[in-house]
Amino acid sequence: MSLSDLFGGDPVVSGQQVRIEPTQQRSTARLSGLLDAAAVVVDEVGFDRITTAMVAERAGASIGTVYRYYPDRVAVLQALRERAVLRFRQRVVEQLRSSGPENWWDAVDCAVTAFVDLYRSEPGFRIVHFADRERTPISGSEDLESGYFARQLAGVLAEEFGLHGGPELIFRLEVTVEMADSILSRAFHSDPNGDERFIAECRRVMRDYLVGYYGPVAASV
Amino acid sequence: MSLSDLFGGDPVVSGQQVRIEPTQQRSTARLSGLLDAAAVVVDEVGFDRITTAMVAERAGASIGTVYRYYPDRVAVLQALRERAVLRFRQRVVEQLRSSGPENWWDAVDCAVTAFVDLYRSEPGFRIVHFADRERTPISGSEDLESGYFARQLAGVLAEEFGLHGGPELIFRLEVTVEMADSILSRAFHSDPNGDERFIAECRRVMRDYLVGYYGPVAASV
DNA sequence: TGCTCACCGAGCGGAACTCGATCATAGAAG
DNA sequence: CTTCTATGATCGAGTTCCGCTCGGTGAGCA
Repeated sequence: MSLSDLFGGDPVVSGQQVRIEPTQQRSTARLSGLLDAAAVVVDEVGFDRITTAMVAERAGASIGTVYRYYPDRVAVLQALRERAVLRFRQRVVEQLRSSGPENWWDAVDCAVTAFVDLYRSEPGFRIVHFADRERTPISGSEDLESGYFARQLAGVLAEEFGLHGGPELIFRLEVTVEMADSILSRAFHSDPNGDERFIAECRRVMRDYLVGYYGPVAASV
Repeated sequence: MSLSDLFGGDPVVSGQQVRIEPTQQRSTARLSGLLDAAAVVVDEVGFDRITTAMVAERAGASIGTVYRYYPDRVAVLQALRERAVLRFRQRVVEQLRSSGPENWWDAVDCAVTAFVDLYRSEPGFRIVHFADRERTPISGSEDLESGYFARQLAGVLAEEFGLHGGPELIFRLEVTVEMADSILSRAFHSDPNGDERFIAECRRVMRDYLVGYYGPVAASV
């Protein structure tokens, strides 16, 4: 099981999201263009105020085009979120590859770095929190929930760094993900560049929490 | 500075929220009735699907009455959230009074208990997370942010249990609040009664985090 | 030269929100 | 204790705006 298998993956999610899978080239550009526009608009006016007309206009498309690809307004937001989550996972893989972690903490740290980087650079990235809390009965695919990422990460930590896997590890990673998500969000709440104090504290909290269960970082290589 | 001064307080928040402060008796009943209705409807259909017409009908009021008090749809949700936060603070005070904490951890634990209890019993309480993440430019009052509660709690812990106060304590409590909020929300994500495993882990995380800075619980009495 | 995919945007239905008419209440006046 | 009345409170039809549809038009592929 390689890293790319774990995190990269294909956009499995699109199954329920997009009405019509684009066949021609220009349409795929439209599709991403719509999401780009949505990302910018979300940053400007927020979740509640965003309208499909705004997205269409910003993307240089007509309102009908939006609905050709997405069944409704929230589907656009969900697709944007899916793309953000996907990019996050891809970024984690890049980060792992480029930094070459020597122990499990380095690997976890890569995820934090990826998250912070994307929060800073990717428009609309804060959407990753949207609909987290919302009750989503038919949420289509399940690889958007924090549990999915926790499971994937558990696989890496167990196989690559010898952490004892199983449901315990998954559970603790899910707790870790929730903590990190909230503290990092807080870091960006008022500071668009991310309050370093919260970011640093987030790393510390995660590390201490996991060390409590899996021992010092050095010993687990 | 008494506990009730710290947490009880008056609904300072209403200043920007309500269009017209009710003067007659029946109107205050209407106001809370509207929020009661909104709470139930939120639990039933979620944030996105809730309509002002639903709230009005459930409250036995006309649509015009809703807009007499609230400028728009989201204002109703915000007001509901304000009330939930207020009730949480009041519940914390009750909890502190009835349980008589002997050390700082007992006091913190009271807050967790209050939160969990309300999540279980109070309709629409999960709204406390709504608009947390949302950019709220003119969010009216600031005693809804986690920082406010952290400051209040810091006051109690410093004065009552001798913890060293100041910005450090406030910062750590804010981190603690964010962590607890996210983990507890996760506990109620799929289990309406709250997954005890996450709740217990939340307590452990908070305790370990604070103990790391302020020493063992017993020693700090 | 068709044939299908992609796109457009006027139009429809419904939800958010307004506003003048109507009812209820508090408190003054007798 | 009863009017009386000013004003708060309520109502709900109507207006505006937004989510979404659908038939018609243009662009790419064979």
